Amino acid sequence: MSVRDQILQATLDLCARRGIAATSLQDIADASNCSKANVVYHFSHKEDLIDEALTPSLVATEKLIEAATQQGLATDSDRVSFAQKLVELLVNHRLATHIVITHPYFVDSVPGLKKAQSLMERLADLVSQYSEGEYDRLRFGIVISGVTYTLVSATILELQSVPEEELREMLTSAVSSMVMGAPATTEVAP
Amino acid sequence: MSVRDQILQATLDLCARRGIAATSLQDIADASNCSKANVVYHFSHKEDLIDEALTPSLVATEKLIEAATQQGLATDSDRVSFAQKLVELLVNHRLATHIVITHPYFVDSVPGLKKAQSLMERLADLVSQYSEGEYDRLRFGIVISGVTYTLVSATILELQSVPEEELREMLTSAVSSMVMGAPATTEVAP
DNA sequence: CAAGAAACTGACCATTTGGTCAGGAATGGC
DNA sequence: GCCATTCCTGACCAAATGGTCAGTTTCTTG
Repeated sequence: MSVRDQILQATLDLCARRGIAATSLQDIADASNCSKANVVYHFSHKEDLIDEALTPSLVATEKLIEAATQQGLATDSDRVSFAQKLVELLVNHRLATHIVITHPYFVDSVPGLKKAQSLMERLADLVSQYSEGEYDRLRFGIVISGVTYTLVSATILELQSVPEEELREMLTSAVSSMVMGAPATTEVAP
Repeated sequence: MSVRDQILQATLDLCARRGIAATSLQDIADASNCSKANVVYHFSHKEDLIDEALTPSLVATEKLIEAATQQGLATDSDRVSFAQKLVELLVNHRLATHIVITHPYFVDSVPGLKKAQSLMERLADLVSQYSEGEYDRLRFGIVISGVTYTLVSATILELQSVPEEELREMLTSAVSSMVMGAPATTEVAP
């Protein structure tokens, strides 16, 4: 792995764990076995560095939206397929997604963060368009952020009690049942 | 409201929005209409300030755990009651909970953060004890962090499309169906 | 091999950070 | 009135931050 890629990886890892503000260029440099000046050489500003680190996740999210838009979410099999792709996205880009969701404070200085937020909105729109209004949109928001957090905390806290493949299956099942097959107007007796 | 309380409130608000590291004593002082030195006068260290700001939420969480431990979660009505109390806790202490969940990096310097994390674990234990192992524990984690994030982002982004009371009901319903009435959970251990 | 380009570094800089300190206003009990 | 305690402040400090720069090493290619 090139030094450049090491820097990008360290950025994702550290920023997801501690947040953007708590991660200094020096921290990133140390984790990449190079000097701070070299980090600045490759990415002239901290914001540029973070922006580039987030890019792959944004591209993948755009792809998912495009696919889901074309295919629709009308049938059960469409929905299951969507849930699988969504979990895959979250698994593959868990660190980036975590940054986007829980550390949005730098939205004004990091363009990628702004774009990521609008993509998440489009995703939510897509789902709620095929479901029953505000309640399902709410459920979607809960599940997306919840799944992401769960994935990342499992990674960060190294809770490997469940093997990755099984985790993926459990998440797919959870997302399917929570988001898609939601009993839309479940009444709860007080 | 006393200056002291204003400082505590500003701390919760700013730290939930931006994270602990991105919130400076100067920011807190500005939001509290006093000098930075005065913030340090009331709470001699930044960690002490955050610790004290988190305390009410920890007390409430302990109460919930105690009540749920005594009452159990065997019957449907127990569970609905638990879900309601849980949502109430998250609604009332949304900022503190959000800090605990998404900005855990300062766990070593802020004792309250450490305690909060162990409380969350006890909550998850409690729920999974009455349900079927890892899968339900996973669902619980997803829902807790997801609900918290949703609540806070609604507050922070000022998405007041849904009135607070209705939001509370929707959340209670969502938590009930997602955590308790999970499809995978067919049997209930007493 | 030579020469230019790319990768990399330590020394340095302005700004901001958490925190100290000496002292100035309020406040309340006598 | 007085005085002690509490509340509050501006000026200041060492450390860390993002970033610059001049110069060195390493790679590439004719």
